[in-house]
Amino acid sequence: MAKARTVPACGCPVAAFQKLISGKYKLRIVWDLKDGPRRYGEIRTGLLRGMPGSAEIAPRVLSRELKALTESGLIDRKDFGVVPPKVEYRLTRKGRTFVPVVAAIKDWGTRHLAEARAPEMVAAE
Amino acid sequence: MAKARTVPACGCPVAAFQKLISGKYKLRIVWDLKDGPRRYGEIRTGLLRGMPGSAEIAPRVLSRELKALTESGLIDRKDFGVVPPKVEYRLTRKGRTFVPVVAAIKDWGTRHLAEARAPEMVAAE
DNA sequence: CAGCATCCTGCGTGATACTG
DNA sequence: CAGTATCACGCAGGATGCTG
Repeated sequence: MAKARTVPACGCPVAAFQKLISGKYKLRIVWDLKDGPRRYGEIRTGLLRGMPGSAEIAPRVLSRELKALTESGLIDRKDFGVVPPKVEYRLTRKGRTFVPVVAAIKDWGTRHLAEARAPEMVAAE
Repeated sequence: MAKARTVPACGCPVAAFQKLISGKYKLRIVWDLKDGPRRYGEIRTGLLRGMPGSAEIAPRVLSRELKALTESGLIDRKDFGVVPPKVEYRLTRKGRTFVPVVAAIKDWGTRHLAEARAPEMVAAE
């Protein structure tokens, strides 16, 4: 079984949460998916938005996070089994309950540590 | 300059949040401090509670997380400058605004991924 | 298009010992 | 008591190339 690195396997919900979203993109993936299903490439492109210049996402990394989220039961993977390949990811019911939490996080972040962002953007998004 | 490992330095509030709480104990420290100031040793002991058996917290680790939280402006360090040493940590105003977010996280965790916890405990805490 | 296989590296974390 | 110093390790994450 997967031994948690960042967080102990105690009963603490906070620790469990941290384990669940450990990783660079998990929270943002969930957030991207809140508006509906998205394909692998769309998620990838979406995550690129807002990243510094020449940054690229290693497919291995994104793939792993998606798989982890799937195994956590937050998202669902639908493989259309066609060529060229088409795969859609979308939030499960559990995943949807998670959205408000992410919203709270996002909201707090926007209010308290968005020094790098222009005020107008804060209001907009 | 400290290049973020776990999270990119983009304007995304979610990413900023992740960077802020990256680390094993940060969220739990904030949560522990919500009820008032605590000393170094008290935090340490409190975090031990709920951890698997023989686990110990390396002082270096705890020290680093506390320093990081201090530099993030979430907590405040008060050194009494006495012997034997006495240091108290407590939430700043900003840190206090963060508590509801942690509460939301904790609440969600309790509801959706607390399979390891007894139902009574869920209701209690 | 949506990944998997492989190699590599940096940082978070742990353990132990020491100090003001 | 509240840390710092030092050493060591494992895993997340990046880069590149290949495949069904």
